[in-house]
This record gives sequence, structure tokens and C-alpha cells, in this order.
Amino acid sequence: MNIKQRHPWVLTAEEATAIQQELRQEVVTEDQLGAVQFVAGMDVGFEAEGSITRAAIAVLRFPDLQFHEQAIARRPTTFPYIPGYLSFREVPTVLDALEQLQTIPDLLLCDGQGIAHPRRLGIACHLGLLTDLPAIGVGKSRLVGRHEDVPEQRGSWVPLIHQKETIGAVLRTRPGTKPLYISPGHKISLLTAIEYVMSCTTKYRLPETTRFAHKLASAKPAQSNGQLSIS
DNA sequence: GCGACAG
DNA sequence: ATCTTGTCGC
Repeated sequence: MNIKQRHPWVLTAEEATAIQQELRQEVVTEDQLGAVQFVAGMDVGFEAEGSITRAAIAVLRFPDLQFHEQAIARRPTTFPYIPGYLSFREVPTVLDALEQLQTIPDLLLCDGQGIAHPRRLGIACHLGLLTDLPAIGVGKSRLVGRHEDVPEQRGSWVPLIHQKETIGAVLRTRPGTKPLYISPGHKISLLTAIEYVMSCTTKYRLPETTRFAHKLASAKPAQSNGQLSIS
């Protein structure tokens, strides 16, 4: 997959802000995706007290959500966690993992926000722009915006508002659990994003893509059989 | 100036 | 995100 390396990753928060202001103008929040045959989920974890970033990608077939392919990448962590700048910490490693894929996904579900971001450039937008893939932001908690309570029924949602603008949706994917924060990342509208997140979610709160990627990003051994081994 | 604050 | 076993509740 072709990835655009358009700016440096070693920078200050000030420089990162400037890049976000520049890239936000290129984000597309209208449907510009074809038939979806493969959906990818992304997740990031850390090792060695945070000094190593580990990214995992899980590609599932759509709409049956059967596992298709996986990729894992590791690299030294170079940027701290600062709310509003998550992509500068995680994207480089996620791109490494994406480059390993044999199958280019038709849609990418990201851990974190899309345009539901103070400068409308969450990690889903950033990844979508650099890979040119349709992307959706699936946050487990809120970064910015306000909203009413979400009805308990699965599938119900309320708009997420920020500065008088609808930037996303707070979606109930499962009764009795905290709702998810959905927002367009790139090349997809909010309503379509909600539909895909629901289609990728079965009996759990999180989409199957995210759950699968999370397992990969958590498994320490790169190639473990779940058995004991001697060194 | 005082809180809030994706993962 | 990460440190971590059992335990409270539907």
C-alpha cells in the first residue's frame, strides 16, 4: 500500500499543531468508498515501560467478519501522550504495520477520534489522509464535544456537538455498557460510519475488528502457540 | 486563571 | 496506555 510521508514525526507540539491545521483542510467527510470487502481494525500497545510502541492490524472479511490477515509492528516511542496529539505518538508504528499487509482494506476502524477533535484532525483523519483509505474514528471515551444521554437500546445514538457543529455520534453498541464515540476519519460520512460500526459489532461493546487487533497488540510473543517454551 | 483531556 | 485477582452485579 502506498503511504504518503508528507511531514516529519520528530517535532514539537507547536509544529504538530501547524501540521494539523494544514491537513484538516484535506479531510473528506462525504462517502467516497466503494464496495467494502475487507475491514481493518487497528490497536496500539506499549512495552518496556512505554519506550516501545507496538501496533497491530487485523483485517476481517466483510460482512461476515471472518479473520483474513494480520500485521504487527514495533518501533521506539518518540512522542509523549498529549491529549489532542495522539496521532503523532501512534501513527508512525501503525503505518509500519499497514505496509506489511498483503490485502489493502477497503475501510479502517481506528481506536480514537476522527473529526471529533479540537482541530478536527484526530488519529482516524490522520491515518486516512496518509493512506488515502476511508477511515472511521471509534473512541472509547470523549475528547471534546457535549451530548445528551444515549438511550439504552443497541443502535441508538445522539449527536456529539462542539462549537455549534455536529462532529460525531455517541453510539450504543451494547446495552448496559458505555457508548462509543463515532466520527468520520476520511472519505466517509457520519451516518455511513455509524452503519459500518454497527455492522462490525456483534455481541460486545467494541467492533470485532478492534477486538481482534487488541488481542494481537496485547500478545507479547510475536509467534506464540500459547505453550511453554525454553530459551 | 481554572479545569478537561482519545490512548 | 499500563500496573493486576478477585469480585460485585445483571
